[in-house]
Amino acid sequence: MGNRLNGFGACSAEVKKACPVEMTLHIISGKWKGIIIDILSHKSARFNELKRLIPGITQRMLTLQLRELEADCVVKRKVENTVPKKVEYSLTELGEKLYPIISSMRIWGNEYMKINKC
Amino acid sequence: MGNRLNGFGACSAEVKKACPVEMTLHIISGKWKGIIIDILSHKSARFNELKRLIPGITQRMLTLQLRELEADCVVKRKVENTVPKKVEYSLTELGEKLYPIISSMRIWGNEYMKINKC
DNA sequence: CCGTATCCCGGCGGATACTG
DNA sequence: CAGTATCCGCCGGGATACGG
Repeated sequence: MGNRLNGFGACSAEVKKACPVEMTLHIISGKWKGIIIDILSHKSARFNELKRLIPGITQRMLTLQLRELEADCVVKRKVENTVPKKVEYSLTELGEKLYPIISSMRIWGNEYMKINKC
Repeated sequence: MGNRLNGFGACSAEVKKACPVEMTLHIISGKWKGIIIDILSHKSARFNELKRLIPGITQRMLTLQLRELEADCVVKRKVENTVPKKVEYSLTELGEKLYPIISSMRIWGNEYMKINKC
């Protein structure tokens, strides 16, 4: 999971990403991050719940992507120490503010797919 | 540059990107695409002009990213066959509609950088 | 001026097996 | 249930040199 102490708070984004656009892109462009944020923007969810809702993702990748989103202050993780334990994932306040972006990307993507030819 | 005839028009995005969000993310998340779109949304520009405006990019990468954006119907390329030749890059109509997204990503990125700690 | 052609490397992400 | 641990292949992207 790389170095969590890199001069940019506890977050994974490197210092050299000085451009806010690049920064945002970097944070949301993991392979499964879009759909994870999308799901969590509707409701918080547990690990296996996310796994069920995201067809094709492996446990490993789900963990990795969630850890990165967590390090980037987009997702928060709440552990309930029961047996078996429950882990609840949800968006942070900052993460929720990503929704308009995801939303406009959906709109653009739909239009793109409709046109489909240049 | 890969297969341009992949069942999705002449565009580079694969068929399996059925999700419009993933699609959009895929189209704009090349390393230099954000800044290229950003620049071209203000004014069209020639190849070397872009190269000057984007510190650190190589000719090879500039070409590659422009070609992909072109294949994805975001950028258009106009060749003037003078000697030496001039090539003018600009956004397509579809490409211009990306601007609000880039713009909101900049806003979010700025806020992210301001907070910086979770 | 506007590109290709090569070569090469790191790291993202897949498959699979194991654990508190 | 919610994760780690390994191993490994692919490809995005850098450096450099050459071409119309």
